[in-house]
This record gives sequence, structure tokens and C-alpha cells, in this order.
Amino acid sequence: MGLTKTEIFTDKQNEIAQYAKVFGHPARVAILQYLFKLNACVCGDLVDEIGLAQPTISQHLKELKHLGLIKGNVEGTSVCYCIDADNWKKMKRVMSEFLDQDLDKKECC
Amino acid sequence: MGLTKTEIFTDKQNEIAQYAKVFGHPARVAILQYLFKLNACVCGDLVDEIGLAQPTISQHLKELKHLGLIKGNVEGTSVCYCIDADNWKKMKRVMSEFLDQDLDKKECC
DNA sequence: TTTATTAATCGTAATATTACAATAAATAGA
DNA sequence: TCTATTTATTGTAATATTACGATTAATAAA
Repeated sequence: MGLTKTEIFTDKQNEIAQYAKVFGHPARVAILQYLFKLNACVCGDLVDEIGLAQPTISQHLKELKHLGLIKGNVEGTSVCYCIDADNWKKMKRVMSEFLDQDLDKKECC
Repeated sequence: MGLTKTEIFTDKQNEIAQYAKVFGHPARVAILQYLFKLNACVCGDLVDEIGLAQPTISQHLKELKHLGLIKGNVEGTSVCYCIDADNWKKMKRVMSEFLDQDLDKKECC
């Protein structure tokens, strides 16, 4: 136990859960908000900005990169991160379909 | 360690993460989708529908109820669940604000 | 009152996540 | 080459999550 039974769910359900999971930590939310706010690539100031240790930030960045929501570019000794616009749009389509379900006649309790 | 440092993040960031976290498991996604699909209250068939043990479903329902996304109504020996439309809308506003951030001029890598 | 039905709770094992110190890797500049 | 700078990786402790058997609680029906 302790492991999610992904095989009993649909691909769509697992996809939604996977996206949601990565947003399920405030540090990753903060990283993404910062990348949006700066309107440009961010090279390294995330550790100062967020206030977590460098390996922790690096770990969170890895998860965001793994889902394709951000991309990194090596620039000298530092690495530049930014939102991957195409994949962000893909994610939005998946999440919107889930969040925007019709609420009519839903409440009967 | 192992515990999220919520205190270093804004209320908004923690709120987004909390909503996302509850969507971060396919069983909870499946439960919500089923409640939407039925267009009515669901009294108990979630265990058969989803395919997880009854205590597991009950645990997931508890988390959804705790965030206010669903509500339950006792009906005889069974309990009737449905989406809480008002709170679902509140959640959607919070998540949309986060997901719908402006993507212009974001990519430079 | 007894029995059946349904859902919640408790306890717990297996696994996952979070955070960070220590270290490694990679590159720039002296 | 040596040193500084920056990021990734490794290892690990603390905590959280997931799943379910066993049990309890609550109500309905016999």
C-alpha cells in the first residue's frame, strides 16, 4: 500500500491528477508565479526569492520540467528558466475541461 | 523535514496548492467526475464504480468534503453526495486566476 | 430486540514527498 | 591551471499519503 493504483483509472484521470499534483505544493506555485511575473527567463534568483535551500528548489524545478511546464537553458554557469507556453496551454485545456464541468441541477442535498 | 513550509508562502499560494493537492489523486478526480456525470446525488455506489475498498473511498470523500467541494446528506442508512456548486465556483475562480496568467513574451529560452 | 445494511473510524504497512547537508559537475574568469 | 560561481545529484531524516482489514456507529427493517 501507499502506492496509487493508477491502473484502475483512465488516462485522462491520471493526466489531470498528475498536473494537479505538481501544483499541489506552494513552492512550485510560487516558482511558476515568479516566472510569469518576471515576464522573462529567470536565472538563479529563485532560491533567494522563494526562501528554500538550493537543492530543494532544484528538486521542485525538476518536477516542473519533467511535466514540461517549464524549460531550462544553460547560460554560462547559470541556468535560465521560463514557462513552456505550448505545454502550459495543453495543460490548461486538460484542466479546464475538468474544472468547467456543468454545474446545473447538481445540488440535491 | 518532510513537512511543507507553508509559513513562507502567501495565503493565495497555499490556497492554490491545497486545491490542487486534492485533485492530485485520480480516485478523487474519478469521484468528482462521477458526481458531475450522474447529474444528481450519489448514494453509495462509488465503491463499486471506482474499484477501491470502502474505507479508501471514505477517506477520499472526507478530503473532498473537508475542502468543501462536495457535501453529504444522510439518507437512511446511506449517505448522499453531490458537488457543492458555490464552493466549486469559488475554487474555479482561484484556480483560473492562476492557470490563466498571461503567456505573452514569456519564452526566451 | 435482533439482524442487515451502509458509511465512518482506527490501526497500520507500504510507499511517496519534502527538505537539506554534503558533494559533484559544469563553466567562466583570473 | 586554479578558483569562484552556479546548478544538479546523492543520501537521508522527518513527515505525509495511500490502501485496506477490522471494527464501530448509525439507521432500517424484520
